[in-house]
Parts: sequence; structure tokens; C-alpha cells
Amino acid sequence: MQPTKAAFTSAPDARQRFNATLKSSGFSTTSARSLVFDKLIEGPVAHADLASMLSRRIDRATSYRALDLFERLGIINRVHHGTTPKVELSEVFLPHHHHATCQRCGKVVDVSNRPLETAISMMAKNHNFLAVEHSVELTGYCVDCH
Amino acid sequence: MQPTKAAFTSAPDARQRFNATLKSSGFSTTSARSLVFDKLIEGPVAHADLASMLSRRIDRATSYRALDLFERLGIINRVHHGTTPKVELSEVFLPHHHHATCQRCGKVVDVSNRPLETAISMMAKNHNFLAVEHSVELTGYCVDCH
DNA sequence: CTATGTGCAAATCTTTTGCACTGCT
DNA sequence: AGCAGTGCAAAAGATTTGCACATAG
Repeated sequence: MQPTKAAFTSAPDARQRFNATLKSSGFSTTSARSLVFDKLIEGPVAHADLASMLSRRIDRATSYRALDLFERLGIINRVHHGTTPKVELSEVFLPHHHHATCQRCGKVVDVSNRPLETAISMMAKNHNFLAVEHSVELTGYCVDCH
Repeated sequence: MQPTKAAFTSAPDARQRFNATLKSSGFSTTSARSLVFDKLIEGPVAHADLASMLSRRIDRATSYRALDLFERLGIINRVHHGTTPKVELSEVFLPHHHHATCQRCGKVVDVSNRPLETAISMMAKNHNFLAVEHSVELTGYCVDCH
């Protein structure tokens, strides 16, 4: 039920990048924001889940505000598995990848492959669309649940 | 601001398929469900928007219940542009495609291309994932907003 | 006629906001 | 002092549920 762990160059590295991103935009690295960031390192989360998991330590409103800020600063991206809006760290922190969600056990595995990226940019070009971002979500069965 | 229109073989055709899908699972084609279906034909909608657009004709709860049912029957898929969960008719009704959302004007254009589909299935295979469905969402600028 | 479907009202959950207080700088 | 950040409580919005009545088949 856990997503595959984030593949940082190193954990403190990510942390440092996080601090730097905040500082360079004039925001401070508060303990609340750090708590949220820590949760995000674990993988994609629904807004509400994140807020409730942290609710003993910080106020729900603070969680939401942190997510808003993080999104504006490009620290996180919105991703969606199924019906709930979720967020995960953006490509600055995670290598570019996509998600495959298992219908049976719910596990989310990160997937990626080069030809896919090429195909996407060609498709965008064909349609005369200037693609800035993209996301690909697979649904099906993981190795264990085949 | 409107999505490109659905490309049915013909409109009554879609309607008929809709009726058939319901009937074959033992559900009836009620006027409420038809209203919801009609809305869906116009393109991707957020649950809440759909509910409120129809709220003069049918109860919100009924809209949500119809969406639940439609999803269980595979009549709709969940799609996401930006932050809000949306739904649109599934591939049985619409040709398989993906979405490109313009960041400036908000227009949603349908995109598709064969190599992309191939790349996706190859990627799934590489990762030993049995892909049942997938969705691709692009964000960027449409022809008019380049 | 009988099960299914719907409306209504209330409950629940999620997200947003205003305001006052805390803590930096 | 002055402003960013937070908690708290209330408001607003979205979704779900129980129950009694309406309706399709």
C-alpha cells in the first residue's frame, strides 16, 4: 500500500533544495512547512489525508496553506489516482516519472521510459500544442496481483 | 472554453448504447440519468459543476448517484484537469483520446496518437504492470495562445 | 404490483477565510 | 515595530446517507 520511495540524490540534498526554494522566494522554512514536506517525501498523498495525519501537530488550515504555497513555488505537483485530488513532490525533487496504480492492492509504482516522453512531445507538436507539463497515469495490476 | 465536441458515430447511436448498457445490467433509463448523460456528452465536467448545473431539474444527490452508477458500469471515466476531479464519457462512447489543457484560455483539446499508445503499453510491460487503463494529461498553450 | 429511483433534509467531510496572537528580523 | 506564519473558530462547499414517496417496467 506504500508508494515506492523517492529516489533523491540524497535526503539532506532534497531538504536543502526545499529550504533554498522557500528562501529564494522570500518565505521562511518553518517547522510546520517542514512537517508537510516530510510527509510529501513519503509519496503521493491526498490533501485531506495529509492534513489529518498531521492534525495533532499542526492545524488543518496550515496544511492546506502549505500545500498552496508549495504548489505556487513549484515544489509539488497535483496528481490523481482515482477520484481524490493528491499531490506529490515535483520533478525538482523527484526524477521525472509517472504512476501505475494497482486496482487490487492499491500500491502505486513509479514508472518511466524514454520513448514515452518522445511520443508525448511528438503528439503535442502534431496537435500544435505547446506542452509545458504532462502526466500519465496507469491503472491495472501490479506484479504481485497479476 | 469549451472542450472539443464528442465524435460519436452518431448521437442517437450513443444514446442507444447508453440505454443498452443500463438495461443489460438491470438498471432503468430514467429521465434523471438521461439528463446527466446529456451533460456528459458536452465534455468533461467536475462532479460539483454537473450537479449544480442540473440542480433545477434534479436533486444534487441524484446527480452524484448517477455518476457513481455510471462509473461502476464503465459509462464514464475519471479525468483531471488541474485540481478538480472531473468525469467524462468513457471509450465506449468516445474514441480513445487524451486531453491538453491550455493554461491561458482554459480550453481543453482532445489529442491522440498511435505511437503514444504503443509507448505506453511497452512501458507497462517493461515494468511488469498489467495496464488496464491509462490517461495522459498535457498542460501548456493551445494554438491560439502560443 | 414491486423493486428501483428520486427528492428532501440532515449528517459528514473537505477546504477556505477572518481575525487575533506568536515569533522572527 | 512590522510582517510573515499559525491556530482557532466559523463559514462555505462538496459529498453521502436515511427515509418516505414517486415511478418505470
